[in-house]
Amino acid sequence: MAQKSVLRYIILGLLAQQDLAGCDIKKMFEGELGDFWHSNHSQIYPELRKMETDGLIEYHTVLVGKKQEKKVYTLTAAGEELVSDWLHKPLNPLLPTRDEFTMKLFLLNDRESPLVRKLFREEIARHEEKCLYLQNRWQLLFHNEAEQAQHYGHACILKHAIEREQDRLKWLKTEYASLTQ
Amino acid sequence: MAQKSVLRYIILGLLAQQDLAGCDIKKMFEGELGDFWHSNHSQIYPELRKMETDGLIEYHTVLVGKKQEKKVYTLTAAGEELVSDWLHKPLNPLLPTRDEFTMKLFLLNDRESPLVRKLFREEIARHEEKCLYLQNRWQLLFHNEAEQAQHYGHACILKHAIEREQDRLKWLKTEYASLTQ
DNA sequence: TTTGGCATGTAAGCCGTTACATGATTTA
DNA sequence: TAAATCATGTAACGGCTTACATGCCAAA
Repeated sequence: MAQKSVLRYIILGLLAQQDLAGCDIKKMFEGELGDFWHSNHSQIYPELRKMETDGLIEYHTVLVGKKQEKKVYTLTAAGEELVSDWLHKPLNPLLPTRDEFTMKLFLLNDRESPLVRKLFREEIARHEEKCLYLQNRWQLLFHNEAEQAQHYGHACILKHAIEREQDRLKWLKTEYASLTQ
Repeated sequence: MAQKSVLRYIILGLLAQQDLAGCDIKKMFEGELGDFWHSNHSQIYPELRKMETDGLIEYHTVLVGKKQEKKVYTLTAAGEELVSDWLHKPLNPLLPTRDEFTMKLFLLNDRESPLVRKLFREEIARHEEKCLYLQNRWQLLFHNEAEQAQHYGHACILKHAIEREQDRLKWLKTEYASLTQ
């Protein structure tokens, strides 16, 4: 119940590209994937266990140093099938945005309130920060076209995220300007 | 833990505008608010109880028919203060999008795959549907300017939601076109 | 040799969904 | 009078976060 375990499919999808240990998955959520999805290690490790119990993945241990072991997981045939099924399945219905700015604006509901102007300034600031951050990542990862072609999906969603931030900023600034005149 | 209870603040914010019973709040989530936030009645009623225990709200019973009672809640001074604090508090950091389309695109990662084209078509379809729905709601609620002025916050976020859908559709169609050429 | 990071794991507790449940009321 | 809706509630359970915890390793 609650929300369907999308995390399971994402881990399977990552493992379909390459074998990974729990900490590798953790690092992906902290790095390249972090703008789009996130999970803590305290959720990742139990999920890996469950998936192994369910026969979707297997692991072999690899030594780090002389004693420390890491478990590197590989998809089984059943796991490959499940992730393929998920990728073929239609997208679920769109969820409500659940955005804090949106809700505050709805609740304030007063064009003249100084709080509304403050809210817009905050929202503009945090999206400008995010926009810059994403643009830096684009420069870092995809400044040459070969990289873009090789990591099509990643390049695509990053480009999209940047455009979304820019569109949002444009709207925010237009609306803010109309407030202060 | 988990997520901070934004629901609590939203209920307080709604009650700051007018007194409401649990089922009224439920109806708001099913109607005008549903595009931006949602909660089930099985979460609303216990939350109202807790808020009453915490002294944030009070209720008086109103008869519906001859026997059935509904509890109409009112903000206390403490409740007013808490919702005001929340509205004054800076916005929380932006969360990862956790969007299914985005994750599938990231995981497929192959420009030539027919699955990617299918994914784009699905995403275009569901956003076109949503866009039309929102435009109809705008027509219904805000076709005259008096309504827009009176419900500034609502009009604002609805207008914004429509623009966001349009921007997203524009991007999706451009990208899809570049895929199929 | 100490400090920070690597790699893995468990426990407590709130959030949110689905399902179960009841009595009253309106409507066809 | 039967069916749908109103109004309120409880129970079970998975998702997700925060915090607690351990042993090993590399670098300063």
